[in-house]
Amino acid sequence: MPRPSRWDDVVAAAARVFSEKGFGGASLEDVATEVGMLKGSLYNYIKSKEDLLFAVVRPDAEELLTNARQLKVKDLPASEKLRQIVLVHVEIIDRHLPYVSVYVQEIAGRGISKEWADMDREYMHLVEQVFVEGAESGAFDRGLDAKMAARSLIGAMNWMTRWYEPGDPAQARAVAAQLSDVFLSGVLARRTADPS
Amino acid sequence: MPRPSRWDDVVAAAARVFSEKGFGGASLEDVATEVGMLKGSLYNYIKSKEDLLFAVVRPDAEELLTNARQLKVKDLPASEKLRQIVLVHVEIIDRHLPYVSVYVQEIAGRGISKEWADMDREYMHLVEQVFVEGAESGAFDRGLDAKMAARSLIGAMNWMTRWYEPGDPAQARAVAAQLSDVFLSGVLARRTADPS
Amino acid sequence: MPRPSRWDDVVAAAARVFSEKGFGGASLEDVATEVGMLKGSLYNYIKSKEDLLFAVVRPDAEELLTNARQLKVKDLPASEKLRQIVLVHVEIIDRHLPYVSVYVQEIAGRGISKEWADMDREYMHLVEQVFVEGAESGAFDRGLDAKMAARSLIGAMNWMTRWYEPGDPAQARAVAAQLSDVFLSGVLARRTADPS
Amino acid sequence: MPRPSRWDDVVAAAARVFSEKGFGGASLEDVATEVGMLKGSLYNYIKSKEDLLFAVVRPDAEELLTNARQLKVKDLPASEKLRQIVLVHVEIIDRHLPYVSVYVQEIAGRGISKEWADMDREYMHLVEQVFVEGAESGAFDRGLDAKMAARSLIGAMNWMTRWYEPGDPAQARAVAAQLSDVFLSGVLARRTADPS
DNA sequence: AATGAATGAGCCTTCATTCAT
DNA sequence: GATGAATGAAGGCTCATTCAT
Repeated sequence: MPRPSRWDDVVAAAARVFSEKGFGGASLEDVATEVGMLKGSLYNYIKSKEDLLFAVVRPDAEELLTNARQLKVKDLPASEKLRQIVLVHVEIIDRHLPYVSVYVQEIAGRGISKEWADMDREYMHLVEQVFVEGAESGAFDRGLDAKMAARSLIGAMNWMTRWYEPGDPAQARAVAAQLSDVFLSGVLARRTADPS
Repeated sequence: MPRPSRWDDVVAAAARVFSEKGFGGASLEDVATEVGMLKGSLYNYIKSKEDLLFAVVRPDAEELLTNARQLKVKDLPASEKLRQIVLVHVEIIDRHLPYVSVYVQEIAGRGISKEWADMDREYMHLVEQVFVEGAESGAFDRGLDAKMAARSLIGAMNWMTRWYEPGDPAQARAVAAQLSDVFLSGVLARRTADPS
Repeated sequence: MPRPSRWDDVVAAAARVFSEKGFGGASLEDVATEVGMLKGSLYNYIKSKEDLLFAVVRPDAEELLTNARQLKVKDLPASEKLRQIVLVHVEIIDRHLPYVSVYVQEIAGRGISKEWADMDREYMHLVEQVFVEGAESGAFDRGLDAKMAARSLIGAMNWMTRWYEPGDPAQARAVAAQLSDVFLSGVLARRTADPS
Repeated sequence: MPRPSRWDDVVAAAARVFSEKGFGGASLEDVATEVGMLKGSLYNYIKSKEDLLFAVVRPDAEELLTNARQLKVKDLPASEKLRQIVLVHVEIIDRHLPYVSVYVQEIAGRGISKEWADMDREYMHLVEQVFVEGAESGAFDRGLDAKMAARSLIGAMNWMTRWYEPGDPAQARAVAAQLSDVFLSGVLARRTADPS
C-alpha cells in the first residue's frame, strides 16, 4: 500500500465517485478529475481500477470486523453486544458513508473474491453468534432463527446507505438506538401495564 | 404452432444477466447470447438498454405497489397488514429473484428518474403508514419512529436478494413469518411465563 | 476462422502494416485505416491484435511446412530436394513478401508459443534432414554440420525479407537458383577444366 | 572508491531488455528496473529512448565496419578475407549477442535514418567487394552474383542472433569456420580423389 | 544523480446503437 | 424477425518525457 502525498485524496475521491455512479459506472477519469489530476496519473498510486475499489473499502470493512471480534470475547449480555454492534456499524456509516456505500453496493454478499467472501462471512457469523448467545442464555427467544435475524439486522443497517444523511453523530446514535430497540423488543406495544 | 414473440424470453434473459453482472457490467451481447440471438436483433424488441432495465423491473415493482395499496384500505389490524406486506414481498422475491435483484441493485433508493423515485417513495410511505396506524391504534409502541421502522423492514427484506435461495414457496412463507415475528415482537424472550 | 466478406482485405492490410511498422509499432487504427474502416470494426473479424498477427502469418507458414513435408518422402537426390525447398521458399517470399516479413520479424526463432515454436522446429528439422541425407548418401560432404548448414540456409533465405523486391517470378527463380548454387557448390571456382 | 558513472550499466541493461522484448515492446521502466533505478533517472543519461537504442548498437556496428574497411586494403586472397570477415562477425555475435540482436532486429535493412542506412550499405558493399575481388582474380566462380552472395552471407550470419548460444569463443570460431567452408566450397562432396 | 509525481498522447478493447439485406 | 457489419464514443491502461525536490 503506497503512502505518497495524495494517496488519501485519491481514495476519498474514488469513494465519492464510486458511491455516486457505482464502480462500473464511474470512469477513472471521473475520479482523476475529482482529485485534480489526469487519469493516467492515478497509476502512480494504483495498479488497477479494482485496486482502488479495495483501497476505498478495506479500512472500514476491517474496522467493522475488528470491533465485532473484540466484542465477541467481552463479558456482556447479548442484548448489550447487539446494541454495541449496531452502534459501531451505524457510526461508521455516519462517518464514512461513501466508503460504506461502495462496500455495500459492490462487495457485500457478492462473490468478488475469496478474501472478501471470507470477511463477509465472518462478520455475518459474529453477528449471528450474538443471537445464538442470547437464545442460549435465555435472554432471547428460544425459537429464534439466529441466522435469519443476523441477516435481517445487517440488511436493515446496510440499507441505510440508501437513505441516511450523514454528518450528525447524535442522530447516528439515535438511529442505532431505535434499530436496536426494534430488533430487541419489536414494535408491538409492551404489556407493561399488565398486572404486577 | 404459433411462434409467439420472444419478448418474454428477452426480458427473462435480461433479468438473469443483469442480476448476475449488474446492469452496467452486462452487455447487450450477453443478453442476446442468453436468449440465443445476436445483439443487433434485440433492437427488434427494445429501444435502448435502459428500456430493457425498466421492462425487467416494472411488473414486480407494480405488483408490490398494488398489493400495498389494496392492503391500505382493508380493515385489518396493523400487525396483520404488516404480515401481509412481508409475505407478498418475500413471495415475490422467491418467485422472481433475478428481477427483484435488479430492482434493488439498480433502482431502489437511487434517483434514477422521477417516476421511479415516486414509486419508491409511495411504497415506503405505505409501509410506514402501517406502522403509524399500529402506533395510533395502540397496538404498536407509542414512541415508535415509523419511518425508521419502515426503512429497516424494507432494508431487511431487500437484503434477501443477497442471500436468499429461491424456489421453495414453503421456505418463503417461513422466512416471511420469522421476519414479521422479529419486527413485531423482537428477539427478547417473552415474559409469557408470567402467572396466569 | 471467420469468412466474412472483407476478411481477406483485413488480413492483407494487416500484413502490409505489420511488415512496414512492425507488429508492436503498428496500431490497429493503422490497419483499420488501410482497410477503410474504424478500428473498432476490426473486432467483427478478430478477437485480439495477436489473432490478427497469426492470421497474417499462418497460411504461408503452413504452405512452407507442407511443401517440406511432401518433399521429404519423395525419391529425389538431396541436391534436388534442396533446390526444391529453396525454390518454394523464395517463391513464397516473392508472392507474399509482407506476410513472410511479418513471420520472420515477429515469430521465427522467437518463443512466441509452443505451437509456433513447433512449426519452426519442424521446418528447420526437415531442411536439416536434406543435408543429412545428402551427407549419408555421399553426395554431400561427409564432415558437414547439417544443422549449421540448415540454419545458414534458412537465415540466408529469410534475410531476403530485408532486401528482396517482389513481383517478378522470373527473378525469384533466378535468386533461388543462385542461392542453391552457392550452398551446393560454394563460390570457389571449379577446378573442372584444370587438366590441359 | 570512485563510483563511476553508470552509463555502461544503462546501455548493457538496455541491450538485454531490447533484445529480449524488442525495442518497441520494451519500456524504459523495464530498462530502469534492470539497472536498478527509476525510469525518470534514465534521463540523466539519455535524451530519448531512441538515443538509447543507438547507444546500444553503435559500438559493435562500428567495430564491424572498421574491421571490414581495414581488411579491404590488406593484401590477402579473397577467400582469406572472407574467412576474416566471417570470423570477426561471428566473434562479435559471441561476445555481444544482445547488442547485435538489437541491431539486427531493429536497424539492419530498415530505413531508420540516412546515417544507419549508409552504414548498412557500406558494410554490405565491403562484403560484396570481397566476392567481386575473388571473381575477378579467378579464385571465385566467374558467374557469381557478388551482391546475392554477400546478402546471403550476411543473412546467414545475422540469423545467428536467433539461435546462437554465446559464451564459448572456441565454438564461435568453429561456427565461423563452417560458415566460411560452406560459402567457399559448398556442401557437395569434393571430387578431389577423382584423378585417374 | 536520483526520486516521485505528473503529463499527454496513444493504444487495445468494449459496447450501445444503427442499418442494409 | 434476424443477421452481419459498421459506427463512434468511451474506458482502462501504458508509456516516453518532464520537472521540482
